[in-house]
Amino acid sequence: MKDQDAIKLFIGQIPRNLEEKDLKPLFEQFGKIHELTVLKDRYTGMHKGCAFLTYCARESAIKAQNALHEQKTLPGMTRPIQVKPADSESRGDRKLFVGMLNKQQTEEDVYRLFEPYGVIEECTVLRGPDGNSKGCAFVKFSTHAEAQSAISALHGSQTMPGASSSLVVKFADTDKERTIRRMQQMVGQFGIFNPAIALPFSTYSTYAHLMQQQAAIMAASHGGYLTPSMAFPATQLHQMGALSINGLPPNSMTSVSGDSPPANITTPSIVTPIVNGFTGIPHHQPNGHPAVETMYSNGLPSYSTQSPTAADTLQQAFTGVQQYTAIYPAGTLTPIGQTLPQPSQVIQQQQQREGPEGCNLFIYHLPQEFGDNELMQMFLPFGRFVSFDNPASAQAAIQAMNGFQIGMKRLKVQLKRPKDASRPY
DNA sequence: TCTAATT
Repeated sequence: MKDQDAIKLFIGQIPRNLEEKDLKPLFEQFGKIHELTVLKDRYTGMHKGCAFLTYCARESAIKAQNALHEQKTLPGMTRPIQVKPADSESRGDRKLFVGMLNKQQTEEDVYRLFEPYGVIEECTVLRGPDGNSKGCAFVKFSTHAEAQSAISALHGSQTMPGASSSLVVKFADTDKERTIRRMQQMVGQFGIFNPAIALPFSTYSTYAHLMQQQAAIMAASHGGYLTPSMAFPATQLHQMGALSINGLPPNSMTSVSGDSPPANITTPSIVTPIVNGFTGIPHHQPNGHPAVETMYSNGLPSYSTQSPTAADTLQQAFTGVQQYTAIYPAGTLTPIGQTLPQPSQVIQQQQQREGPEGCNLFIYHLPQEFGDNELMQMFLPFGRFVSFDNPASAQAAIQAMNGFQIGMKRLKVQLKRPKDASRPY
């Protein structure tokens, strides 16, 4: 049916409205397709904007890559289509991250720098939306050994004019590391979070949980800062993890989203323990109990290996929050209804649109797709919608939500100006 | 200073 040495291709930059049947004609011109699969989110079924493609003939894959990779931009996309061997086809780590470049250095400059150490398959300077270099690049060699030799020769070897320290050459982050990086960014936005979000909930209720926890934290801390001493000990994390996984199979993801979280998960925690568990950094409790990382890997013998681990689910949850905030259009969030307040509360909120002075917020830079429901989801934990019944709640909401990043934007949350205040324009 | 996505 297919060649023994067939190449599985990764297809990127596909508009999210195109399914297999829509993509088939584009790829069929290079040969008979063995398999074409659009990647979907495990839980939400959401199109991930990429696909895997295997031709029956190895030659077809090569032809398709040569003809299409970066050669054509599909409607609605801002970057050209990607057609290249999937990660699963590649042998080992051979992609380098290059940091501390001069912002004037181009792909060609970087290529020349690395050329002596092997065959370069890919060389990209990272650029911001404005096209300016971020002072770093990715360089992919054909083998791990070549990449390693470039590290040995170039890392720290020189300081580029204008760079603040010597050249950095190292293997690029793995996917796991990238996920952790993103998680840490989110932690920066939330300040704090609770491992209970590792529950295999839908992304919507995960989001709501994050918000509820934030509210609990605000209440618990009276607006002050939490210290690391408030984090859970690893043993307690272990209990929580076990409870989460055993109590809530992945396919029940929306069944509990309308409930209040169990009391013990509203206790604040910081992210560090779970991140360590994630990366497999060993921790051992003096009492000999298994530490955090164990619960993800082998602490739960009854948990099927085909089901996601807590670590996977956590990763999923973060991805989901980002996807949710980035692209979900208003009106498509069916499960969100389960976490919305009861109708009577909504009416109450509608009746009391504005609170006393000092209790009303004005929110700038809200994404287009954020309707009242989404807005309410975000601010409900802090009080009655955007108007609060006390200034402390309003301040708490500002503290927590000002600067919160949604997609490309950051919210600006301020006290609404009193009606009679003088306007600058 | 770690891309945009990798079953």
